[in-house]
Amino acid sequence: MSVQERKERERAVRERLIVATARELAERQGWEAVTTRRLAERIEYSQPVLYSHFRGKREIIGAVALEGAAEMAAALRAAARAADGPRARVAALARAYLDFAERNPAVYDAMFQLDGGLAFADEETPEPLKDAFAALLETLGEVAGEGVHPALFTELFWAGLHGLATLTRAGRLPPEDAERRVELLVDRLAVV
Amino acid sequence: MSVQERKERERAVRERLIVATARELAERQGWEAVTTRRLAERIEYSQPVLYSHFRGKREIIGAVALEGAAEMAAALRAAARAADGPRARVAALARAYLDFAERNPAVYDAMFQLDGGLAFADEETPEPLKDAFAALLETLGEVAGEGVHPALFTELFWAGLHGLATLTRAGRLPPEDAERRVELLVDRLAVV
DNA sequence: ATTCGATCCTAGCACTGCTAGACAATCAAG
DNA sequence: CTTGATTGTCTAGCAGTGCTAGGATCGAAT
Repeated sequence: MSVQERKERERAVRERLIVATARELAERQGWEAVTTRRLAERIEYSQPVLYSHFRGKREIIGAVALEGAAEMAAALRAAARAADGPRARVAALARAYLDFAERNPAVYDAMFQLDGGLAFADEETPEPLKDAFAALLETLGEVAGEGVHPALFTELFWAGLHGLATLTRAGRLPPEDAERRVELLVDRLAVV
Repeated sequence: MSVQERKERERAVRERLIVATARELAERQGWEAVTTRRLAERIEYSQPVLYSHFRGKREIIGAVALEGAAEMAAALRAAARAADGPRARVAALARAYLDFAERNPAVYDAMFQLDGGLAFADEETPEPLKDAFAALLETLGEVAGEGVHPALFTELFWAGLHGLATLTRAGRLPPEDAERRVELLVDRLAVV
């Protein structure tokens, strides 16, 4: 049995290597540079090996997205924990979200911009994605206001953050006012 | 001179045909189906003809984006005009925006999601894009609230709309609550 | 040592955006 | 009217993409 176990372990290691390499390459040179050939070369295996781990490029993107979702959830919870009071928590959460998007643009794209073949707002939504939403909900539910469904409020707040993140990074919004926009978002949306 | 004029006219007609065909194809089968070969076949010319009008596929996307921006600006103004009072105008504007995004997903993608090689938030931003933002500003400026820069407020509101539009269409938000989210967005952000 | 099955790679398919060079139609000059 | 040059357009092809069939190779079990 030990032989088979070792093989499975090695396969798992290689799979993580693929995901990590794809992420690094995407973060350095953008997703358009992540081709199956380049990726195969980096991990020092041939192309078909990739397809023994993933159905295709989409699934690799999806794997990066899941990894990112877990990290984002952790970052959001850490930021919320470090702040005192509802209003400060929400502001910290918002900044942490936008910070994550700015520091990990490729991962953020994998999560929300590209097609990673993942289900959303659905029963089949993978756990890390549901958990990332839950991390938002934990803090934002406190400030939804009277008679407003916490989940609905969270969705709206999230949409605001997502819009700010994508439009800013795409050069659609002047970056210098980013902080003022966050302040306004929190002030208006959150009921404290 | 007349001969040259006729030729220029014909060229202009063909250019509009290219853009219209690209848009239609994208709207019907998605942008990934818009290949230079297919596009060339549809307009009944060879591929290189496309490159005598546009530098490449990006520029074709950009042309569709500009066309869409002009239409969106008109739709936003029409919606705002038809409503009475600041609050109703803002709500109508928001619905018109989301409606445009939903009815013209490919065009919306060309404008904000894909790389059409267009400048933004910049001096070189093409007129139709600046005008679409202006259309938002006209209505939203009224409800920015005391001491809040109208342009900054418009950017935030726009980000909210953009987030709702993209997350909903990507299946990240349950579509059935769309209207309630718009209501909440308007109620919270707009100061009436 | 030999079989046999899992593992991996070479080679190739059909497609992409884009372009060089050949060709034909059109025009101005003699 | 015939040239010659200039447009305009097309055929053919390049380098790259995601993905896969089929054969070679290696290691484990007999």
